[in-house]
Amino acid sequence: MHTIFENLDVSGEGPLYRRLKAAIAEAVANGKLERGAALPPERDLAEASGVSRVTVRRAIAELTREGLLTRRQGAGTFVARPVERIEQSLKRLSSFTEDMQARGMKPHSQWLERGLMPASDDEARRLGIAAGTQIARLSRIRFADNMPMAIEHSALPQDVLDAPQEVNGSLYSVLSERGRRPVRATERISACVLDDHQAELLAVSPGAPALFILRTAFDAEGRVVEVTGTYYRSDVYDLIAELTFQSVGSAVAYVADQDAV
Amino acid sequence: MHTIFENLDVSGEGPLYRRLKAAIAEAVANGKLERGAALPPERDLAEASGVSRVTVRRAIAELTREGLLTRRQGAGTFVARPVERIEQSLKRLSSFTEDMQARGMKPHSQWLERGLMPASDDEARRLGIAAGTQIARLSRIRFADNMPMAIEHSALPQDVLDAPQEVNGSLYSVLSERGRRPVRATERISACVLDDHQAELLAVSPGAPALFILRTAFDAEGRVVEVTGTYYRSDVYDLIAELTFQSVGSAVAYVADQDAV
DNA sequence: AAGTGGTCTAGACCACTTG
DNA sequence: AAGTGGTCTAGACCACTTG
Repeated sequence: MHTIFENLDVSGEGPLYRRLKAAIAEAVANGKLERGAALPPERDLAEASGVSRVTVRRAIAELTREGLLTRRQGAGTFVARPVERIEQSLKRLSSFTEDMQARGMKPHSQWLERGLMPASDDEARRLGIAAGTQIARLSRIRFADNMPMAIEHSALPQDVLDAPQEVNGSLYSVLSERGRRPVRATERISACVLDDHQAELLAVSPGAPALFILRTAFDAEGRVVEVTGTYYRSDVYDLIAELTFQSVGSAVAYVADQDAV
Repeated sequence: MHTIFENLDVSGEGPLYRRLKAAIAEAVANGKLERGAALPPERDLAEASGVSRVTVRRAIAELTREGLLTRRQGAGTFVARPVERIEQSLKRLSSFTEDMQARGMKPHSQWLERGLMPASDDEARRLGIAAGTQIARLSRIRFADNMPMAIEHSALPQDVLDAPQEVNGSLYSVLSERGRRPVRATERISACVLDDHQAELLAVSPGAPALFILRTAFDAEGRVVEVTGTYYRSDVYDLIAELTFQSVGSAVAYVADQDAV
């Protein structure tokens, strides 16, 4: 076993599993445990620190969720390597296919659902149509260079897309051909943890965090042409926003800022 | 015990705790368990479903992280109530104080750190100065109507803010007075899970998801005047972005879109 | 005082990889 | 075959609330 973990010191205040978490995190921060290095087996860690294996597992499970460690059944537990993150600008309304190609990565999709079907209550409300109306629904896992990146659920009115089976790669290229490509969109961004099913689809540990983006896209006339909810793996995906102090030509906003900031 | 949970059916494939999770999630989705309703005690659930209490706790712990349930030690486990979420636009560079006041909420801060101190390597790199140079560091918990909303860590060059102790409410109002308010910023947005310490500061369960925003703010001359990392509780905070298909007057970008989308 | 969630143990067996 | 993580149990005791 690695010398750091002989007679591992877990003295201190508070629950044992937290002290163990702190001790392991400390070893990584200190560089005593290098990136990619294997931790001792859980049973050895338990013996060395004098705690039960259940408690060791709890400490490791939480550090794994926090992104510090990775576990592979049968293989071991390792210090996570920092990955090169993908940056997605929040300025331009672009497609996943386009974005990945622009980065020199090869995109592909694994379809979960693709067809015409009745809108759920949520979908109907967001699309501004009656519940039960026929819509095009597209659900897929998005890959870049064979790595699962995101789970995407799209809904479009049937008059915007009446042949969803024709969508293979980029949805927006199909909409462009039909002259129904959206010109603007609003996105609501939140953080969540993936449930068991989602985690499996994205090949990450259950309980891993993700960015959830709910996009509502409009055509030039202001009609909703697409509503898409996407779960992005947060271990590889960052969003980039640019903000300015005042809107151009907005004297009113400027005065308000001066008072309230 | 609630009738749904008498002889709880956890038959099926896969691990017991996942079947139990699915059964509880199903009861909530069906409306058999209403928002705010109490679940039976863990010991009763274990008996009713014929599994051990450890397994019941695992199922409940994961549903709690996913936001479906809330637990209060000594009191019980309850179906989470949907909360009114705060929407934060990603367009305008505004201050927390201003944003909360605009919503009719009362902001205040609890200081974790506030003073002049040597820059860490990370801070120095982000501010574009030499490591160890004296900077102003401001760390605090941000509250709105006495609810903890975010943990904020700011770093500013000393020439921008040489008296950090003077900052009480809005940092930007102090910078405005000194003529050093930033005019634009870039933000990098990611999702993470809160560690034990952060979760305690924000009064949420350990392992809860959060939005992490790293802001770099610039003055009119393009100098970095502020670098701030903020953890926002994701159960109350949403970000709102607006995207457009093409940049105004950018014919080149338009042609590129046509090809690649 | 009684009830409920939180922490912890020792041990068993299963699933997966070859450290 | 041996090693490692994954699931599960029965039971004990602690911390906190009053369901």
